[in-house]
Amino acid sequence: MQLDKQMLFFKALGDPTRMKILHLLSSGPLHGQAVAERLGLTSPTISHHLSKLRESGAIIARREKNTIYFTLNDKAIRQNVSGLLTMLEKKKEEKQSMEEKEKIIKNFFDQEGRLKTIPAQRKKKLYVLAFLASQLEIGKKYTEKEINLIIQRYHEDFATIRREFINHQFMFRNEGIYELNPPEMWLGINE
Amino acid sequence: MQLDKQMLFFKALGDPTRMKILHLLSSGPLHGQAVAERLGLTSPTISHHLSKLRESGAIIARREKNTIYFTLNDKAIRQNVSGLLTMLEKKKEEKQSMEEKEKIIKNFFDQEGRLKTIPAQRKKKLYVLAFLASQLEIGKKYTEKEINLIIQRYHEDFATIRREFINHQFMFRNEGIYELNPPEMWLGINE
DNA sequence: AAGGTAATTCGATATAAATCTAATTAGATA
DNA sequence: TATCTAATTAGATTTATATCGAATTACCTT
Repeated sequence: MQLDKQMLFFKALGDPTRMKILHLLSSGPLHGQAVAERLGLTSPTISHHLSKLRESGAIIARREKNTIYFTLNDKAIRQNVSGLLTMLEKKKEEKQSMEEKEKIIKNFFDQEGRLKTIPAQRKKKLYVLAFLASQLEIGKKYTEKEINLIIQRYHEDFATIRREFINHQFMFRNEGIYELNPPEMWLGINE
Repeated sequence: MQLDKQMLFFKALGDPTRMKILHLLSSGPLHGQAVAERLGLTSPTISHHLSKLRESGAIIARREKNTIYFTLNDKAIRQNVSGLLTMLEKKKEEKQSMEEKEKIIKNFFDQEGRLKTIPAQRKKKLYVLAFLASQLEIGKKYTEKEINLIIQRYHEDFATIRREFINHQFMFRNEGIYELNPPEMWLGINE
């Protein structure tokens, strides 16, 4: 279950040392040693924490010469917290819209199962995106090329659709790797 | 220290069992036994987790007969996450964009203070939305009709603007009731 | 007051995590 | 190549925490 991913993000923040690190990084990028000095801890310890933060997506590493600078990953942080809020939103109605949804899907795909056009209307677009996203595997990591190939099975304009996946939180991207968000995070599902 | 409180909140969320509990509670209040059954854990274990969640502020307990019902504490959750975003915000630029922002606002509103058109460009649109959102009252709960009426003072297409408020996290909606998000959550402010 | 049900506390155990020192690896440069 | 520096890994220790069964408490109902 990919609820795990969210959990790991919050677990990463749930430690005093790591919280201090994030706070330090909010003033700008720092490398491991600098963090270690400022917090009065050894560099293996900091290395340990930084790698947890990196795994969780909260920070990004960038190599320069042989020093590695760490930066807050604002986008991922915002994505995680807003994902939490979405997830906790009460999910009622849900069924009322099922038939409507199926009808829309049916209208926008042709007999070969290809997407005729990308819907302009927000709600319709979200339904179509949800359908396409559900063709991907939960928990699997995709390169951009792999994503493009899969999308191309349904529509030529893979770049737009790939971007929409990110915009509407069907997927997230980290260091060039794409992964499906849990359906609770998909926008448009409970609106 | 305030940072500690935040940390404890995230630590509370950083556990798979507790995350599942929150997820369960998102469909409505439950008592301890019910949670225990659904998760296949004993009631002492659940009691332990519930008390951590309660200490962190994520949930609220309400006694009824001799059963205690637990409910998500939406307000506190939102407060914590937006507090995180605030804390992590870089305190730079901030002023540099002020004039630009004012110029955009000025261009899109006419002499009567009505919005001429909804900007198509993302950044401009976000500035305009931020201005409109700032006409609403913090903490006040609005029905959809009330929101529509207020927006109509500025532009005829209230439906689009109301939707944009949600899309860009200026507001959130819960059971048909709209409320302003804290400005730290508004998208486009630091982009 | 007696009995019942839900919640909590206690004590024990096992797993996970933070931190250190020492050793190793990875890159850059002289 | 030799060497410097930064980062990571390994191994060990200590502390924290998730979980259970058993005992206890809290409150309700009869």
